[in-house]
Amino acid sequence: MNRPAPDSYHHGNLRDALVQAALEALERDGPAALSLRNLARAVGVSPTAVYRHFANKDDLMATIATEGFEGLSAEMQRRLGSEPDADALRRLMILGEGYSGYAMSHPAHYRLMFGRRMVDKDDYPALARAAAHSYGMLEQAVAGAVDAGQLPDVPVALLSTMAWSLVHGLSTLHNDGMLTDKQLPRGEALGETFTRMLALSLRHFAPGKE
Amino acid sequence: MNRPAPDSYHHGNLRDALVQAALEALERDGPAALSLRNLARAVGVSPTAVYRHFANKDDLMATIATEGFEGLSAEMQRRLGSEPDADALRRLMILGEGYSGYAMSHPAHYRLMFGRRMVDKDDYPALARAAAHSYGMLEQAVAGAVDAGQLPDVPVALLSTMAWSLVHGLSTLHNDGMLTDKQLPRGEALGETFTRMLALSLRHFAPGKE
DNA sequence: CGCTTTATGTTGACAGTGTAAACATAGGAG
DNA sequence: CTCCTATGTTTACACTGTCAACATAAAGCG
Repeated sequence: MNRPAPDSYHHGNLRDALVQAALEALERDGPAALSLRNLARAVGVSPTAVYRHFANKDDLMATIATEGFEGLSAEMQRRLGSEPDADALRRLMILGEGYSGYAMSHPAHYRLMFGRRMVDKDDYPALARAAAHSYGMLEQAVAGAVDAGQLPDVPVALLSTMAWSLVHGLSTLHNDGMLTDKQLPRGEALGETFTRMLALSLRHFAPGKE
Repeated sequence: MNRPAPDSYHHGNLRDALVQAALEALERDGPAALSLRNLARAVGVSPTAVYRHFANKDDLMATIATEGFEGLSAEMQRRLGSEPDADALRRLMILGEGYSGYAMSHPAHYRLMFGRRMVDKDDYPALARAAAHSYGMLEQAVAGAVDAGQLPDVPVALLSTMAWSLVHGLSTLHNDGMLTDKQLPRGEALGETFTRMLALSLRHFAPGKE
């Protein structure tokens, strides 16, 4: 499969070609280049051919977003694999670094993953699954650290949400140019710094009655 | 000033009317209703009249975004004023609650404030100022808590960024529907919970060499 | 007062967008 | 070989942001 199919009436695998063209256009020319007509032109097909493979533009964008979450999960998994002897807390830090590293390396894609059109994810179960999987990796690492006694015994969902909010907020603020140099101590290694802050602070966290 | 000017050729104060119409349309019909033509129609003026008061659509959006940051700062200030005897750490928590409370009460507006078009804020100094002011309130509260010995003596810019990332990430994740009920323990009071977590954890934070 | 300049709105147009309806083509099933 | 069905195309529509040229009213100035 995946033949180029040079000039035939039927493209062969338009769907994949469109997705890949979209990803390339996103990296190269930014989100403004993500118009159906532009993508169709890039693939060499008429504008409305897209509708044979996607219900509408949102559907295509959801596919792109899904691929983004899968890439995010893959990047985190990759980093975990490169340090197999890490203990539970270290694994959480690795995930935080991987998360923010991916998000900051693909700002346009990451923005799209949380775009306005994706809010109602009920329409795109694959997207919801991919997003849940990424979050699940964080949650699992948090749970592992709790089990290992490296994090306080607090509801895992709450701890995970805190961790997620931290890396997500940091990534988006960075991508939006809201952070000055003073707030970005070591450039690329910012994620590491922040994750360490999170881990260290969480380690001493105690759920006060008051 | 500010006369209605019912049917005269000149509107009177089109600029303010457009901004207010945009804010109402945003609350009522969501961001899709924010087209120049739609706003012009709502105000009862021809589409291109907008260009006598705004360079282009981004310019108008930047004004809306600026107003958003001003509202955000005002809300935080309001809550601070309602509890004048709060100590430094409590003040930080109040700000966190106010921030996330405002962001979650105005999801479309808050999204616009960090929208794609606003990334290059150099073109909109008023927007940059308003955003910096909101962040400044957080930073000042963090600095106060550090001075009072309620937070560890760590670079204020870093602590503030952590606090900002937390409330920003939490707000956007919530607004994007990424948080389930398990992660939203007390609905509206979520900001409080989270801010307490931040404060408690920060209180025990220690910057490790390691 | 009358005239002119300037600020403000309007008309008309253009390129670009997402999308629907009707039609065309080709590859596979019977 | 024939028909069906998946896949693309053509045409069209409503909508968008924006520009150039024109119209109007208000303000400034003699």
